[in-house]
Amino acid sequence: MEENELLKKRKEKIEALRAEGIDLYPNNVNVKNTTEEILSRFSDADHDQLVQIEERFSIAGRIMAIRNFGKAAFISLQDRKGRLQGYIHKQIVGEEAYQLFKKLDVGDIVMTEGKVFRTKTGELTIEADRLRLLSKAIRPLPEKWHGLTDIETRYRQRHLDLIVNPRVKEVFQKRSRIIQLMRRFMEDRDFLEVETPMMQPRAGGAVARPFKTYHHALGMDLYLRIAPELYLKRLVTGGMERVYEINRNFRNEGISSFHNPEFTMMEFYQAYATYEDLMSLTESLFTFIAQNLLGQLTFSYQDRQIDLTPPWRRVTVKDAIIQTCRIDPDILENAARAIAYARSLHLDVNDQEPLGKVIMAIFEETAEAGLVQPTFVTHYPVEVSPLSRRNAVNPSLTDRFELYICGKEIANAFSELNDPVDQRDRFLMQLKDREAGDEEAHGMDEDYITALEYAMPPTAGEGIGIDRLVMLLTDSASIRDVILFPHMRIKDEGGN
RNA sequence: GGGCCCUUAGCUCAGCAGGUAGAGCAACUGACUCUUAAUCAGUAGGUUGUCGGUUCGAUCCCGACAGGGCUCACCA
Repeated sequence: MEENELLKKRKEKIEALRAEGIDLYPNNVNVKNTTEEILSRFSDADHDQLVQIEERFSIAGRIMAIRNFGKAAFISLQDRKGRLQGYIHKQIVGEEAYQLFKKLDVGDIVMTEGKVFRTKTGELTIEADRLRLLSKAIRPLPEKWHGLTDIETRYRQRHLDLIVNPRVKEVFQKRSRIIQLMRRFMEDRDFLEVETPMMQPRAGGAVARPFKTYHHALGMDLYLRIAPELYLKRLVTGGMERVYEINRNFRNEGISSFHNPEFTMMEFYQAYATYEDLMSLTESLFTFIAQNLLGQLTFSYQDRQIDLTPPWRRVTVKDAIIQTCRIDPDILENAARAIAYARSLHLDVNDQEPLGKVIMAIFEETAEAGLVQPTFVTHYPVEVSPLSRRNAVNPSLTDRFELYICGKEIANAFSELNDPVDQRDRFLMQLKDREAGDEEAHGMDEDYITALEYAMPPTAGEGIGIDRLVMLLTDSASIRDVILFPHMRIKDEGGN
């Protein structure tokens, strides 16, 4: 990176401090308090009450602002909990510390110790009788008023974004809380958290293009997983009747405001349950999270009011289309008529397209965007559900649902196909799709079928897109706002 | 990958029928003992994303490239 005047001056300043024998990066720090502790403890105390308090406090954090008056100054100190004002007075902190203070910059990390008081304007303030430099900043922070708004810099230098934009930290605190609540919910229902391979010899369990890598010692190709599904179901077969995994999936697809190449899913399996049981479980899980996170079941997402109060609407794929398009239901029962209708919507479908795929294309084009309030869409066609159990009444459909909120798919669940013979047929169907040019069709997985041949209990499983759920609950417009380090192209010329 | 748009000082932004750039904050010097976007006086800071073209002359017009945003496609 080029040396601009700003950096040059700052480095000179730092060398001067070093020359004075000041340790710019000490590590023996004993911080007793946080800004939040002090602020909440004395929120109601007035000036006279604070004068009585002899106790000294210590906080450490980053200097976010300095307001200097010659012999005294105010600093704004930011720690992980928030900000507290510090008062640095020459006579109180001492000559030596005050000389050091005059050489500090916004962005430096310091520790202050002292009593608390209230200023004339009523702000709770720590009156430093000690001040230590803990870490010296060489680069200046972005501007204090407008902050850092350049989206590219915010994602590429997330540390800066976090320092300057408090809302960003709140989003990631909420994300952590949501995942914590999920774990508690699953634990309460006796689910066991497990970890299954991220690198797999076959990328199965979903329909997507995988990332490929190579293992030198084994001399074999490996794929980053697109889903943990087949491994988790092996565990259910093994007697782990309730398992869940919260981890990353990798899909080599386009990037958008709702898609990141690596994204986080909670996937779970419950033996002796059906997809209908999972609908109730999902309602309970989401209301549990919302209640604990927001204190209520309603929230607004990008100016739309969402209400999570159960029961949520349940509608079949076909009914969702029929209600949206007001068409003759028979159109969706006949491949030729369905294809003709799809083409009238300007959808690109070929003459050999199976009915189920045509129906899904129509659904996605017409009904999906209108599913704003939480909705379970059920009865997906068997052609697009290679791992789902067939519906007992109509075997061309599956016992499957996807959860939609704000027109986006948030979860996907089904009663699992545990008949190894049918599973083999489904894989063979997928292989035909692959031969027909569908690169994302599911591959044959003999090991998985062998596992099923040992008998997997009747089971239902579900995957929940955690990034998208966090987006909803934090009102974030882009998935990049809920992923700390979203994927970006590398920039050739170093630095910013 | 396609379409549209964006890239000017550390940050946030101006600018110009084409005549090589301004402000605020940050920085630097000085003043100041209750400020909170502190204030006041002064100083300095730019290969206008990169490369090429047109032109006497390009930050501005044209092209390519790079990075980013929105969007469509693929997908969750």
